[in-house]
Amino acid sequence: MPYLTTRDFSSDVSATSTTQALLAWYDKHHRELPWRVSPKAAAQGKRPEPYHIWLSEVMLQQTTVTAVKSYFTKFLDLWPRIEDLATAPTEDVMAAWAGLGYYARARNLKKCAEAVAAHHGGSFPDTEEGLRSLPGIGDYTSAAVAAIAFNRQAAVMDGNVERVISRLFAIDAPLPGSKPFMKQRVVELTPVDRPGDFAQAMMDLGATICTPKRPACALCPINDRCLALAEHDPERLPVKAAKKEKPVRFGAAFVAVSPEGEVLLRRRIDSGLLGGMTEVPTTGWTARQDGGQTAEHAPFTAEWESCGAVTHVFTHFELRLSVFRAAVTRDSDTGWWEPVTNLHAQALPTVMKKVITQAIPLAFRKHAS
DNA sequence: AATGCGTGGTC
DNA sequence: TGACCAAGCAT
Repeated sequence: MPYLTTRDFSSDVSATSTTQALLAWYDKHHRELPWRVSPKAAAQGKRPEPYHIWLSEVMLQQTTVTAVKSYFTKFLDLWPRIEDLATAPTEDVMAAWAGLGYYARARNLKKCAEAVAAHHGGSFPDTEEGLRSLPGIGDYTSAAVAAIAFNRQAAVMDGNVERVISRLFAIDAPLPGSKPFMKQRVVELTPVDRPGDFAQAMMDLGATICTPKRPACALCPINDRCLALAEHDPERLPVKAAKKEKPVRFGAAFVAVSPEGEVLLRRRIDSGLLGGMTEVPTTGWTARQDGGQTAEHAPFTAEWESCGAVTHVFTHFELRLSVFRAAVTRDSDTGWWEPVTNLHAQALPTVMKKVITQAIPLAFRKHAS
């Protein structure tokens, strides 16, 4: 591995022994990911596609690698270049994103693609500041894209890095207040030489070794300098503020089926919860089960038949929906009628797929007829 | 600064 | 099995 031995750290004040230990570990133990260029190929001059790095980073915001992989592949199949994404119908992008969650990301993804195509000639800005000004790109993503795609010396801090740093330096102060202090530690560790590999090394370490529960400290390349390990309890860090209790909200959802085998759908407004996504008609979602969750409150009169309930847990509340179904002639103007066989191609969030499955058990069967 | 914003995997 | 939590952003 000559690319390791020919590198000259002596002139790099940022390349502490901790940094070098992490990079050496990354060279051996890095994860293979669809959007990633291996450190060996990177050392030979191969650069990752900024479009791929950006797309993967947005998908990975608060989302696991496992969940992202198939979506990343699907998006590249549908829209191989950022210009393709910029000119794609927004509904198509929302439909492709359905199931991944945090749907503002999909709306901003589309806006960002349009901005890059319109104002940057189809090329991403190659600095942290330039990237930071784009929709859906914040502190983390701007630093990650700058470092990984453009080899800029940007200090990347995500949940993984917070965990690694808080343990390495035994930082007892709770998040998010301790974030600026931790960020400064990352700045000091980030090398001029391989900032992108260093960021990915920190995140891989956090994902595979320095895990939230039962960290594999025996395998850690920097266990000899970890202050939390020296104190014999790395798992207690980082300290986070206590979470608030999740309230319960109640509502009713109405699955209307036409004689032609279509379901009545409508589009949610662009802002707020599930913004811009597709749904079946529902009542409002209220804190109390107060009689407003019955068929009397359906958007129109029909022979509504109860088909049980669906519970879905969102980030900040738990939703319990009573589900109703009725055979209805196509006379409603509250939305559009979609063939059951085409529901899989709609921008239906998971909670709505649950509702429709409750009312029509085989709705999402492969090759439904 | 605190809150709103999804989902599925893990133990 | 329910609580935790995963490569955060916008406001």
